[in-house]
Amino acid sequence: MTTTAIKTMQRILVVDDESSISELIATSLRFVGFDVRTAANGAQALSMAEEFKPHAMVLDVMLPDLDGFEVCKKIRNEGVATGVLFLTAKDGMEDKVKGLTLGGDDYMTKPFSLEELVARLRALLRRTGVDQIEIDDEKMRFADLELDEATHEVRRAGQLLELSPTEFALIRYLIINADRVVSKSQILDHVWQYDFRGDAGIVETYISYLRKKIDSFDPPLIHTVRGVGYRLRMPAK
Amino acid sequence: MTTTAIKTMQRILVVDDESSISELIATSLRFVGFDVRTAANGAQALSMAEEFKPHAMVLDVMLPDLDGFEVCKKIRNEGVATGVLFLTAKDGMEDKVKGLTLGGDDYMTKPFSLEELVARLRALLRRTGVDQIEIDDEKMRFADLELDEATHEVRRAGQLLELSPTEFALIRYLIINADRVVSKSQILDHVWQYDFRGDAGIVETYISYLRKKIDSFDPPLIHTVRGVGYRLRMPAK
DNA sequence: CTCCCATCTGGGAGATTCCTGAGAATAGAC
DNA sequence: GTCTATTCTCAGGAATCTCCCAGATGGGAG
Repeated sequence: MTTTAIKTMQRILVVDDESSISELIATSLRFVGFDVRTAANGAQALSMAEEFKPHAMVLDVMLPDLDGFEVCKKIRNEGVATGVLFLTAKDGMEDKVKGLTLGGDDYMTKPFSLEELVARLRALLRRTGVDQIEIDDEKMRFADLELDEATHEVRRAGQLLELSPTEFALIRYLIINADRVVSKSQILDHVWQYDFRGDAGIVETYISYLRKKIDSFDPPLIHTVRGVGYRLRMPAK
Repeated sequence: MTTTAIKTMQRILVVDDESSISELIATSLRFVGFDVRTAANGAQALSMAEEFKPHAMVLDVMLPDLDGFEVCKKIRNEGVATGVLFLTAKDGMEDKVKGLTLGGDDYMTKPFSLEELVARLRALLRRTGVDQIEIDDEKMRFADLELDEATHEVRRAGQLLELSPTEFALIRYLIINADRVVSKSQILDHVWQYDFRGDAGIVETYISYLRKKIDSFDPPLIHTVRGVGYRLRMPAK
């Protein structure tokens, strides 16, 4: 509802006809500091883009009127320089998107995890050079644990570790929240795909996997806070 | 019943169709200094929100007319910027609430303890930036006793203590009411889940646990006021 | 001082939470 | 298609926590 955005804030336009999805995305992005607008179809997206001039868009390829590619093309033709993160259902469409996202653009298949979306969007803004503020050039660190967003590599004490995608997303989330306790449901909400219907017990399993891979080293970093959640912390405290 | 709120007071709208629950919550919140209104269904909530413009809402997801999400969406569409703490029964509904913690909103499953509710609500107000007065972010202190809400750490004289969830909630309640005498029933009402049917003697047991852990240090801080309750206080008095 | 009663605390049963291995289901690579 | 990596469910067992009980302790009234 704020029409006057702080000028360092980056503007994101979210376009999806399912309002539950666009609201979910919008809320998440607002929370991590973006200035967000939403549109429910191609026509709305076009008029909105003209006045809003977004730095990036999250764009469903399936829209009731135009398709996402059309929207993207028209907006760029009108001179709005914007990166695009396409959203696509998990059907044949994928290949088509692949071909069309040659530039700095990117795409994700639904359903996705919200953490992943934020990470991709940040990477996209960085690539398209619209990103003015970012400091952390794709690397995170906690103690002797290193995580590289660009290469998806994780090292502990310099040693390269092989992590599966979910394991990577989980340790990333823990590092982002280093030192704070995060509950299993928080983890589930952020790391897993938004339509995951299973039990929070899955988190325990993945914590166990992570411990086997990254915490077989000297000082364990992943700590259980019984009845509350998990916490990444240095022991020598 | 106060229609003229002090303007620094934060306004909370509590929505639940069980009046026993909403009254319980309302009373507690008023006691800790919020300006509270209640509503018993979605329609009431909507009209109330419009004129009351709450800073935050405590919202049951199961309402007789609309569901909590609908209510939330409509209220936000009307331009009321408000954080939401959802209440949900301990059944399947939990999944539907997913994704909310990203947006700054939060949820709790019934039954909960009132202390927990207040703590969550404060954290929520802090996150959503509506909080104007709050003290130093997530730390409480009394004498050489420190309690960190974010890391769930408790220290006495700098030394880390291992507390169980209930012990943590109890010492938090004592610190909040530092220097004041609180009765065993007050403690029971605030720290234990509201459906606890047991005896107040359990409080004695937990006070004993706490003493063993945090009061084995020099000046004991937890004092018994015989016939009345307990009190956290400095001895040099 | 003695008795009464509130409080303290150790013990222990039962419940809860967490960890982990095993294996089914699924996705992805070739 | 097969093969492999990954995701997810489930269940047993271990660790921890909650709660109750009952005997010990100690304060205050008389």
